[in-house]
Amino acid sequence: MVRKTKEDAEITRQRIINAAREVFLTKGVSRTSLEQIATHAGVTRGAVYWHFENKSQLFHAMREQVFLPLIDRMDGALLADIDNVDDPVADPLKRIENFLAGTIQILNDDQETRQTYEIMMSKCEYVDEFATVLQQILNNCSGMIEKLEQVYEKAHQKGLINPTHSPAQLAMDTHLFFSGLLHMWVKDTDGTRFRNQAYALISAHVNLRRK
Amino acid sequence: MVRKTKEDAEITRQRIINAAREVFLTKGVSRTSLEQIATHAGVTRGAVYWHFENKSQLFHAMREQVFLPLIDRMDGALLADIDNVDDPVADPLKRIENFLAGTIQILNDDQETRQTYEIMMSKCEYVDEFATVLQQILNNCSGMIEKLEQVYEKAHQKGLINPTHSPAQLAMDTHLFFSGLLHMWVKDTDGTRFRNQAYALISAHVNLRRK
DNA sequence: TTGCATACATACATGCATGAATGTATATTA
DNA sequence: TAATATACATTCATGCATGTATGTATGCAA
Repeated sequence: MVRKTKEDAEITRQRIINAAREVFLTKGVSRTSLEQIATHAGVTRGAVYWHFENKSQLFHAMREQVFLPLIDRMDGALLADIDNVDDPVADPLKRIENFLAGTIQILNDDQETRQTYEIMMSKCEYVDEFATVLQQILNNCSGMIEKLEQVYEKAHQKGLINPTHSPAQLAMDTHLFFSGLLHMWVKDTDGTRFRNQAYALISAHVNLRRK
Repeated sequence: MVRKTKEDAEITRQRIINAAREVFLTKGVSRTSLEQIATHAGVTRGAVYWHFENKSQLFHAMREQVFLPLIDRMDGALLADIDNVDDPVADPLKRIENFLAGTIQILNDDQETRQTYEIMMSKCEYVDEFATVLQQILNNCSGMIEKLEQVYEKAHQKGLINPTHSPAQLAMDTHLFFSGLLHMWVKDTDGTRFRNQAYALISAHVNLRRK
């Protein structure tokens, strides 16, 4: 087996990413050798080094494949058509609830997303070449908080929430709630503590804000 | 330098734990060699292997030193004297707020606790010998949720909160909020996003529950 | 004060993991 | 169809990290 077409090479690249994800998940990122990834992908280390500079570049590729779509989705789910009078989701609070529940739904349905989250939350050490990821995560959080704040502002204008609480505080509270939920959801691999009641928790959290 | 008294040996042991914590923090647990820890502690690997079986046992010792006192504190802060009529903290909601704020205070004041949290949250991979820690964390969470629920039950009895929300749901929501806050607080090393407003967030979160 | 246990330091053998260098066969392109 | 770039496989040199084994000097107990 030797030189392939561009399409074949792309398939190989994807197989390597998939293999990396699975080995990362079971052995942890730093205990995973490129040899193990290569073997699991049915290639040799030569192929891995052809497609990726080193393990950290491979990690970043794996991560972006899952996170870029998720970040894109956030904008649409939270802000799209929010100022439109024909807004299909007229209730801003319902919009937030749908966004949070939808994210959990994705984790439920998509194994790649679920595995990648688990790797990033408990099978990776954010030092040296991986330290930048922490900053990206923080920036992403800031973006989510801002968008939540805009939606809460809408809810405020519509008189749906108690005016004693500022949209900024509600946004932070929701973000922290969801951040905690994601961490616990991912850690709760047998699903008996958090995964089984995630939707109810989201609903309760949002409804706690209603007047 | 050779054989010491028992007291000297205990000091050495503690120095090794302290050295481990600092090297773990900067290099990550798996990239830290026992040689690096030993050097940083001013001893050789021989001393490390004398006091600890291997790196994971050293890690567990470091972790327990910080977490056992914190878990102990939780009982006192949340439940002690809660059924006492002369309860010094008559307001259950205030008790929860004090407990959460107190934990943040400890992170603020105690470098060892802060560093250990940071290691556990973003400089450690929970696989193989470290996987058991995840279960311990989950169990600890369950304990905290139960205790929060008892306090919310008290608040419910005293008519302080909206009866449409169950103590169990409020407890979960608070736990997820605080779990998220801890994660963000620890990651926000420059303190511009979460650390600077942690107390205000806690206060807002708790007061959101008041009737 | 003899003997054993303790608290380390030193030395050694082994086993990966990495990165680069090189080999090779085939697409692709001119 | 010849030349070159591509997509890998193979090989090699090097460098830790680990665990264990052994050395050693001293505290302590009988």
